[in-house]
Amino acid sequence: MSNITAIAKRAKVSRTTVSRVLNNHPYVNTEKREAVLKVIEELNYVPNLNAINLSRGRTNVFGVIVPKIGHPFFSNLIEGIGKACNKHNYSLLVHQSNNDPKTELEFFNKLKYKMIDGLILGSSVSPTGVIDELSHFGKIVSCEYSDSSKVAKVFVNHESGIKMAVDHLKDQGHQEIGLCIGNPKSGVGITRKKSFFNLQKEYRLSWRDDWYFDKRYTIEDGAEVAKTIFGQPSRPTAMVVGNDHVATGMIYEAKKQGVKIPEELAIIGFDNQPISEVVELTSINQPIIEIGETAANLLHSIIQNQTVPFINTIELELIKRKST
Amino acid sequence: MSNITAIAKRAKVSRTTVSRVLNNHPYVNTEKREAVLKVIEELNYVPNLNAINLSRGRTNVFGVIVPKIGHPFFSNLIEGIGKACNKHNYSLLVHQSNNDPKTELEFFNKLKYKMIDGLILGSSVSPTGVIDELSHFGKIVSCEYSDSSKVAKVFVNHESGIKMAVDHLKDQGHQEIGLCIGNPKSGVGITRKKSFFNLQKEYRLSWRDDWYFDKRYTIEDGAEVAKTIFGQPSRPTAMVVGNDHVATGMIYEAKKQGVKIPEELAIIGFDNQPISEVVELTSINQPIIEIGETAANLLHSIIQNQTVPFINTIELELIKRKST
DNA sequence: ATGAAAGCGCTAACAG
DNA sequence: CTGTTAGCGCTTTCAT
Repeated sequence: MSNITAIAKRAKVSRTTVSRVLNNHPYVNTEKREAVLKVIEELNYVPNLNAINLSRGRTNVFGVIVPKIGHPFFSNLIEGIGKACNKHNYSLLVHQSNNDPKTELEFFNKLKYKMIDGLILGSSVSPTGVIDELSHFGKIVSCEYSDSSKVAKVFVNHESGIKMAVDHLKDQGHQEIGLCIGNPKSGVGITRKKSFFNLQKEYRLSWRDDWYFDKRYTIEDGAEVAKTIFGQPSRPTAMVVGNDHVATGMIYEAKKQGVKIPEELAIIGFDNQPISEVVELTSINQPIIEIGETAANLLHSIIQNQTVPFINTIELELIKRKST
Repeated sequence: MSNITAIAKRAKVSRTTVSRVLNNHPYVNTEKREAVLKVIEELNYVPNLNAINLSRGRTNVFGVIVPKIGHPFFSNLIEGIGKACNKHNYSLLVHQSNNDPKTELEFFNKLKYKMIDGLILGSSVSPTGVIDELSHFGKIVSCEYSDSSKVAKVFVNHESGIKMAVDHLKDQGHQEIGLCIGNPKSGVGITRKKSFFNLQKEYRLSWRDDWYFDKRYTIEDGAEVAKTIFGQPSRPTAMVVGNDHVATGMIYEAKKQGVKIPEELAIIGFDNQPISEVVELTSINQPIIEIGETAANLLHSIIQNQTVPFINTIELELIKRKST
């Protein structure tokens, strides 16, 4: 395990010079540079990043925290972040929290303890106070809405997503539109719910309380929702569904029962997952990879002290298929 | 930015003692311990992991390299790895290579340069020689077959997967079975192809060259394959398809053309992706998360110098649905 | 139980 | 262009 000192001795130069060669500094005599390079070769020298990091006071590593890596949203987000990290020569430390605050705090320490230069919140369950305090230790970018004024943000405009969906259905003549979402207490859930009901009032759409469903996440959940709807005396003519899998389940149940889509029930999903293509589901696409890339680029810029927009929204797009 | 020296001074003890308190060593007088803890509190002390890593000569970080994080296989693999890392108090550095050898080498340096204590190869395109040489710098676990004898391995038995599929179809009375795979030159592709044709001979099944397809990856590819098959004068009664998406495309094309599944064509896919549930596709499930967990646990054990099996295979399972 | 001292391996301000 | 010197912050013998 040769180090810079051994190189210096053998090449008969100072450690500084070796360091300069290593870091491609200018102002090094060609002869010395070559002598150093030769010794480096001979001794199979490899640098020690921990020493470099300690000395420089930074690591060129970003961290990202998500509830679950295997979730399509988050894996695509991380893919985007990773792409941007590669571009900027940063490494990426990934942590999954399972939405457990304790596990989150542990990871936050990586920022405090200087193991990462910046942090991206894929999704966090920690209170604003915790995030605010953490921001003293390094730059933070959030990929979801956050009350903290200390973190930069990149997220999709969920309000506009709902509007896009409702407008599309309204344009097709629907007046009786139901809503089905996932976790009603998450940031996204709250926003979607609020936006939906605001629009519903604004457009003076019909409404019945049994047109609303939440905590639905899976294909099976969707099938069950559809069953419930079809069993009701008065059903909506269209449904806005916060998740393509749930929407898919609904389509399948409809087919099973011979209910025609979209004639008897129009369905619009969210996220434009691969599955939506298969079942020809109209869906609101979030360019997730782009969000990740933007987040990492933003973090990088902030760390370089560049002036950049602190809050960034990414626009959604409607992918029209046969379910509407 | 207070450090251990400041703590020591203020608490009127040596830096050693502070270090002992920090690391929960025994043999520290209770009074001194409390004095130190008090000062730590007062000064808002936070440890510096780079210094610790440098001093200890390790980082408690594992690295994993994959071609693309967003790919369902790899995101689930990483989820499993992350789960095990959390358990062992390791962090996880994730790198995506896009199957580019140069990018891979860059990441491999993280092991050489002591930034990570061990490396998991989700998938690698580097030649055996490179991996062998890299193994001098740290422990490596591969999640795919590898010629290198220096790396521990955890992977699914693709041979048994094909056997499972063919046996299932044979049990259902099929004698005319076609094959459709992805990249025929990848490790998985080679193995699947070989296993299939071995079995086909062993079981004396019928065969026609136009029952074979490769380089098919998407739903559209599947639809096209189905079209080709249905246009043939003599078609197989069953197809083994290396990918659920492709199989799904086939099912859709069949439905479109009114070809009955499984009566006129039985189809069996691989990976048991969410989509297979929707289209009721029989599929061979790989417990991917488990592979990831096993890989990380293995790496951890190896680093602890525990004696563990060097090559581990994970068993597949057949998920029977209506397409067979 | 405690502390002095010697690292870990590299960077960077400064002087020349 | 080059070297001296002083860190970066923590761990770990070793002696007491």
